[in-house]
Amino acid sequence: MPELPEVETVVRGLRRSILGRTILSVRLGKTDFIDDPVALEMHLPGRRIEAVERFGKFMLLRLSGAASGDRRGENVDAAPASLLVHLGMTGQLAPSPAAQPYGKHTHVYLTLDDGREVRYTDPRRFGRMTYLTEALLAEKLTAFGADPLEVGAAEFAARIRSRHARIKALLLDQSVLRGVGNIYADESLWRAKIHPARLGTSLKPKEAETLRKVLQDILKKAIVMRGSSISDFLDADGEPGEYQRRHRAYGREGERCYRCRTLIRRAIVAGRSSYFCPKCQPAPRRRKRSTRRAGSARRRAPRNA
DNA sequence: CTCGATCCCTGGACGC
DNA sequence: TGCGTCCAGGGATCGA
Repeated sequence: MPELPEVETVVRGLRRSILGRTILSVRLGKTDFIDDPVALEMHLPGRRIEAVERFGKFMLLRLSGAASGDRRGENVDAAPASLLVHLGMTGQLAPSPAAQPYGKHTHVYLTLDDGREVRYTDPRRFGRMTYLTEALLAEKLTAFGADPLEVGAAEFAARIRSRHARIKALLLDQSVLRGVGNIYADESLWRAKIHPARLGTSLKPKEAETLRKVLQDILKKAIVMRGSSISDFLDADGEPGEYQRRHRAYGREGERCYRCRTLIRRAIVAGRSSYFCPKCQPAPRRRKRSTRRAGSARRRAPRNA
């Protein structure tokens, strides 16, 4: 499942292999994961891939303005634009020789000027593909939070400690931090010894800072190891990552904690499977709502008016 | 604001 | 061998 390190790995591979190439033509299979399939067919041909970037879990192919040879007069395509790609759970984006047989779940083919095809393959089609002009792209990107690799101590603390949601939910929330998914959320919470159900507001400044540091360290190491391949993640060269060997919590239910030998547990937190050590990551006191009865409820000053 | 539920989708694991 | 069932999971969306 591609999270920040996996997407970064793919982006680096694509940068090496398709940067500077021009897209000659587009062919589509199933299109239910593409926001506007016609826009891809209409606007991609003739454009050069000027840059490949990562934004959170998104990949961004920055495209040149349309080819200048267009003599139809009204060149609405002149401005640069981007192809925004999210790999979802099972998406793969990689160049391959045009002669290579098609996979069953390959749904986008971009023919390049060197004869290869960039292919998008995604069995579950949880991915997303969108063609966007600069203005629309900029607008779309404002919805996302800080880059976990870049975020400083003050901003991280502010984003986390002000929130009443569970820390696990906050780490997964792309408008808080962009790029963290289930694996790296659990791994960083394990390393920081923080229970996933703790509330953001309950984290001590020191805990928040520890979390930020271990998160960054884990993400960096995972990138070096080309990400985690759990089921079917492959990078742009078709290679699996190696970081799954370093997982300390994720996927380890019933196995022993590397620190204290306690059995790792799994629980649903924020709607997601969450793996943690019940000893190293002590559970917060249960949030109570109904326990507090009569006496205390009555003397708050009226809130409004 | 935060929560849970629901939907999207298919492959893989598991039970019989 | 071949069913059926359940689950995984990011994100959008909706109602509580």
